[in-house]
Amino acid sequence: MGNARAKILEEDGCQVRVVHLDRVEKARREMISERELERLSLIYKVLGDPNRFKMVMALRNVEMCVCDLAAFTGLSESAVSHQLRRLKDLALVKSRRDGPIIYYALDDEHVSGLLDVGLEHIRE
Amino acid sequence: MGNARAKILEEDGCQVRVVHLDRVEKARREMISERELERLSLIYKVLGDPNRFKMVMALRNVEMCVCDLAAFTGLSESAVSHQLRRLKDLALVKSRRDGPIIYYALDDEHVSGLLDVGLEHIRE
DNA sequence: GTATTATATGAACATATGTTCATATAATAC
DNA sequence: GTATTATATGAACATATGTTCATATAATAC
Repeated sequence: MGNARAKILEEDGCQVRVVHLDRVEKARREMISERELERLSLIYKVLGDPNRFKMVMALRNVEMCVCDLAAFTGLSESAVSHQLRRLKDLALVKSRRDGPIIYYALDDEHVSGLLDVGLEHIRE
Repeated sequence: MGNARAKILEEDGCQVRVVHLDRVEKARREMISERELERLSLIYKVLGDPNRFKMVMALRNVEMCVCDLAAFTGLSESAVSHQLRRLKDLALVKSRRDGPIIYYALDDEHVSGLLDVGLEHIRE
């Protein structure tokens, strides 16, 4: 690995020093699209808040209304409602109205699958 | 589903209104431990930053040094170094020194597996 | 020893983010 | 129509977070 000499890469008109130009180019070629990158990191970010994550984990097993989730998490109903909106915007969660009550559930089994793999990861 | 009457739950000395006490209790019984919850949501949070996520995705295919990652992401080397530390703290990434250069890679195949499942999720 | 290169790190600062509070909407019961 | 219940939402505010800048560390070459 003695090939670590500095190289110069012209980019956007400014000079960027790169130790391994070949590696950077390989990473560039094999990178996912910008759209995918933003969408997936946004999903991770949304699951990255402990309270939202707890809500989603609860919904793996039971359909729940805002009120239930507030009791379960210890958050106010307003806070839960705000967070549910973020989860719904990313299609992690779906809702259904039954009279005055709105029930939330995971959007599909795909979402619970994603959570399961995360659990497997930390459980080794 | 006409069983949506409000119930009262004594908890921590204060009264909490719960619409479906049974559901909240079921969620409580089936919830993962507090330790697991915090660790997993922290992993999601760390992957939830677009720049960190991009770095990790790059390391799926190539071992790279700080300098390479800086060129790849367009971040400063300092910013990359700060973010690598967070990734390393969570055991998503490991490093190896070769003279003055420190090479970073994913910590194990488990991590790339976790990323792959995320990709599958958004690709349907 | 000094000079250079690669990386790490603490403090400061600007921006992002979550919760609260007040208020709005939407459905039901009367 | 009014009263009540469940949920949603905008603005404000406090806290968290990422990047920059200056500086420190650690290895190599001489």
